[in-house]
Amino acid sequence: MLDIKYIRDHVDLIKQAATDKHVRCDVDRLVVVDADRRRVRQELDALRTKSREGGETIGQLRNPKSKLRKEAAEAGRSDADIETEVDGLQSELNKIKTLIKPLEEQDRQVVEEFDTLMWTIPQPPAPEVPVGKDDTENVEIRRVGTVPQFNFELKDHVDLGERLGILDIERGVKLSGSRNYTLKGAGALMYQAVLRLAMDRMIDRGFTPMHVPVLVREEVMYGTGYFPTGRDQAYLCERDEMSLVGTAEVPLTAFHSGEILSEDDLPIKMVAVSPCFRREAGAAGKDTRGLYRIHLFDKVEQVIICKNDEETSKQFHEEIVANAEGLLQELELPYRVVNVCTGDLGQGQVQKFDIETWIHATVMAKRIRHRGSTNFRRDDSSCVTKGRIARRGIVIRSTTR
RNA sequence: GGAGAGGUGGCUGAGCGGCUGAAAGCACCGGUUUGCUAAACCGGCGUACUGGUAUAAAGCCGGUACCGGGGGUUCGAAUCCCCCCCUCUCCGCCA
Repeated sequence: MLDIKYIRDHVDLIKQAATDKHVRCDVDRLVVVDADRRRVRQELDALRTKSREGGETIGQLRNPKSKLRKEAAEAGRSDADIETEVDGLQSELNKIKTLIKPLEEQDRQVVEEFDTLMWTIPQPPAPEVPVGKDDTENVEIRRVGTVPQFNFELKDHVDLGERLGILDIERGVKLSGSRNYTLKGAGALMYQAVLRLAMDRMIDRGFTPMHVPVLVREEVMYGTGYFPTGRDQAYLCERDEMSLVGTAEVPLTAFHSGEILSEDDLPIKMVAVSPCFRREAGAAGKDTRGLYRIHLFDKVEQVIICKNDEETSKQFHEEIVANAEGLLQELELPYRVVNVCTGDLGQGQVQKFDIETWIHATVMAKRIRHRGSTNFRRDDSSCVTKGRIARRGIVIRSTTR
């Protein structure tokens, strides 16, 4: 969520961002509601001031030791006279109270609409982000590695995995429905190995390894911007008012929420491997063969909390991309990095680089346009900068020295 | 699931119907003093929203809300009442 002050001052920029990102939001309405909200608040404040001041006067008149009471007595006023004044004041304040009630209700309504609108406002993309309608218009930045050539027809990971007895999709589906699978033997081990390798490399680069909850409270989902928009994509455990996260980014970024950090402690670099749960709602029919768009996978997530400064965060963003690339290079997997265009950028995202990995020759043309993944590593490797300008969901403050 | 304890500012911790946005201490910031550091002393020190004013910024003056959350009583609530949430301890149950 952006700061309303920023939105007020940059209406056109926000509108442009909405257009570019294909986000539907009514900025004009927001501006109106914002004005309403302030107007109502002002009226309310004025009444509350009166009410408070009157109340204080009553308190003092009632108190025989107060200055006001003594002054009244010195002015020759009788106790009964003062009592009458107090009674008058009380009924007057009661009247004010009846005015305050409906205004408070109005305030609630306005604020509710205001908040609803605020959640839809997109974060403007960074200037380097290409404008485009969807993932087909992402811009390739670089290609690394050579795609191997074979003089025979390649089998895909499903054929290979099942033939080797390390992948069993059918039984996964039996247990949990479509988009589920099982790994066994070397498959299960390789899965662990790749995750561990990624963890080790990030730890080498100064990240603190973390283990975090993947079932989190509602407010955490809101705080990280996944709710309300992403609600459809999350598995909800409604009885307990908790949700399964779709990425460790959620608990990691919320880790310091509400805290005041010393700037001396920044940057904070964290890495975690965690299960990721995704309903893939609305994806029916897409990517149905193979381990794509599955409901559960593990992912290694890098999160850096740094100074709230564009230049700094950009620099760390690049570092994260480089780290992810390093891993692919080590695994000798050819890949390309794309600058994700506005239309493919999330509502709260400022800039994102996807790293798309070569899977195998026969599907490359198609796959490379999607988020890449290897057979066993279901990591979409997108690197995102979030929260540049006054991100209000999670408030992490820092002190400056 | 049962029983109890508790949730107040960055922290510790008072307050238990008006003079409390909140004592005191610690921490922090500015200053004085001082071989250096420390100590001592003086001053400052919450957040959000909002009005005014000013600006390159900062700021300054004012208002409102906030003592876990929501509702109620009252002219007036951190303080009284109700509901909820959270944390902790003990017991029970248990993949």
